[in-house]
Amino acid sequence: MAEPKTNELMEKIVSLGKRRGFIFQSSEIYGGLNGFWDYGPLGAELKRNVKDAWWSTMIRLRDDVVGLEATIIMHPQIWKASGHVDTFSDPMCDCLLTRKRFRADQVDPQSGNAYNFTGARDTVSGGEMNEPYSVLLPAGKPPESARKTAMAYYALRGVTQPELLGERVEAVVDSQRYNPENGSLLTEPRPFNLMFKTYVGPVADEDNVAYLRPETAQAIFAQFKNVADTCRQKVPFGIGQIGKAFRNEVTPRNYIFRSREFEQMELEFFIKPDEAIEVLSGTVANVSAEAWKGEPQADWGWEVWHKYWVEQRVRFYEAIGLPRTAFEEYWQKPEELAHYARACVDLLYKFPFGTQELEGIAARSDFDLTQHETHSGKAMGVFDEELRAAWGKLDEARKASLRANYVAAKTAAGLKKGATEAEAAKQAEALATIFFEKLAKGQYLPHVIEPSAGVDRLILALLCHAYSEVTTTDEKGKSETRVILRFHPRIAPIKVGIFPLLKNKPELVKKAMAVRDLLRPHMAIYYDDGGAIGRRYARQDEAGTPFGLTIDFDTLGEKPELLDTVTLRHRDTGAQERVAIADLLGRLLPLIR
RNA sequence: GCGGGUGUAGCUCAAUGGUAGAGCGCUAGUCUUCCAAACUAGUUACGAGGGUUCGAUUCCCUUCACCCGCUCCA
Repeated sequence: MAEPKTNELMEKIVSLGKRRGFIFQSSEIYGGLNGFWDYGPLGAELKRNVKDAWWSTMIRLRDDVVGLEATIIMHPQIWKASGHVDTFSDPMCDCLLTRKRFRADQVDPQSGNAYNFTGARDTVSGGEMNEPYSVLLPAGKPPESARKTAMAYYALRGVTQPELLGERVEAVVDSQRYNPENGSLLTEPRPFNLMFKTYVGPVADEDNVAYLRPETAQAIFAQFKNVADTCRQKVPFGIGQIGKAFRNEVTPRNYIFRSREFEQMELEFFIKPDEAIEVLSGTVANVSAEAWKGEPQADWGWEVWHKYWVEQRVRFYEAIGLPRTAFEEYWQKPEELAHYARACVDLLYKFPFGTQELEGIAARSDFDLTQHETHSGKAMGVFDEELRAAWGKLDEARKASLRANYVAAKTAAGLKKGATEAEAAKQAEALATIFFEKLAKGQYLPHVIEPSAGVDRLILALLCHAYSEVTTTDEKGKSETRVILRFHPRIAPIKVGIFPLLKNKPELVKKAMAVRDLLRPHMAIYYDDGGAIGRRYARQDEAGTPFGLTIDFDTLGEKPELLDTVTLRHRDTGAQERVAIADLLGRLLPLIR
């Protein structure tokens, strides 16, 4: 439930965002454009700092990750291979029972008796659920099976022992509203053309349709071989990218949280398949050993790597001022996982409007590289000399057991997708043959761990987290509320405000400008000589500037022992200290980097 | 996409069928020796389009944007 208070907070943040030039509505003078936002001067600095922090942490400070900057428009085949074209382009309905998705116009028309229910009562708790539901029963089938389906539907939504309410039977002819496989009602058809479409070249016809990328990840997969061949990295290694992505969301909402043009910071970290780890290391490290808290090891399989990256990402957020406690980790349940994922953790931030995803860290297996290998016809695998040698030394029993495990896993996956046991087993055997033939030669498709963060969401989280109000009451009993944005110095848009104590004393102004010129090449500064000093402090507090420097008469030598020192004021405490101008860079730089 | 609400200055709000005020902010000046001081001057608005009307910011319609709830978010 959105309490008025949280809504109020969001309104204050939106208002501050505009007032101080963090975030503006796109095209505001023309009435704005739903789902598009611009960053003003302070927002642009903040965003740049956040991206720089990510780029530095994830790429520059690591030996095992390299960068990429790919185009926004790519070959349309990429989106075929990734599955985006199919799932993103037509009106779709979902089965309310199995969540299976259908193209609305391709559902086989069904006729029979529709059993409509108005809801269900929980015979255990006594609670009632008033969601209508309907099941279509082909002529001649016993009504009991419709009720069974309906009970399953309500059970799925938390009614443990449902008693159906308001049953009403109605004849239906040629309806496309029901799942032909189980009779369950489908959701309303919804447009799924979530990709922005455009045309490459001057002629707008269907032969040159292209899409603005709905995620940055696919570019990394598509360029995987080029990067791997040129960057002198060996698996495990990662490719990181920051860039714009576009989704024609049905409902952009919550300020910049879900917008149609947004920016992602994504890492695709490529690792060896667990089978290769077993061949090379004899065993795959156990997650419960908590090794993932330390430095990467050669015997890490995908589960440890996955945990490792979750931990790394949390540490990143801590380093820019979002404490661990501000997050919830949500481990997606197996049935919630997207088709490509083996596991996925959402890092949720407690926004005023609800606890929502800031970053997803998915274990994508070798799904994407396999897809691109299939669709492009280009080999995406890598070759590992050590792996080939290690395989050669393996005894036959070990090889057989590796294969048996692989077949068992693939069979289980096949069954999950709805294949029959025989089909699944046959497919698994075929896959195993290909996989192990390659493995024996030291070849494999890397698997992937994908930490994928939304920049704009993060900006919003940082704004929410930094926002605070301080109310002071003066001697006259007049109270006043001031806003302070408590940004971590590393990401604060302006690092230091520089103020001559008085504006009408040329010596002070001159000295202040000298300090400004000293610091300016090294950090974002703001020089301000307008109004009283307190006002200038307050203005910088509201902008989130962590430090203020005041040049006063002591700086000029009024007290000789204080010559060439300035007041350093700390935003969060208001505390002041005296620092020599010569020491400023040495003091400030470590705090902002 | 559906339902409800809102839209007046940079921000927060007011008034009005006869074109609008305040507070804060912002700019300039005077002044000011460390936390939004004071004074003076200045600055800026009826989301857009159409209709009714002698006249619309006000009433009506459409549209756009934002907020809330549902929905959606592979």
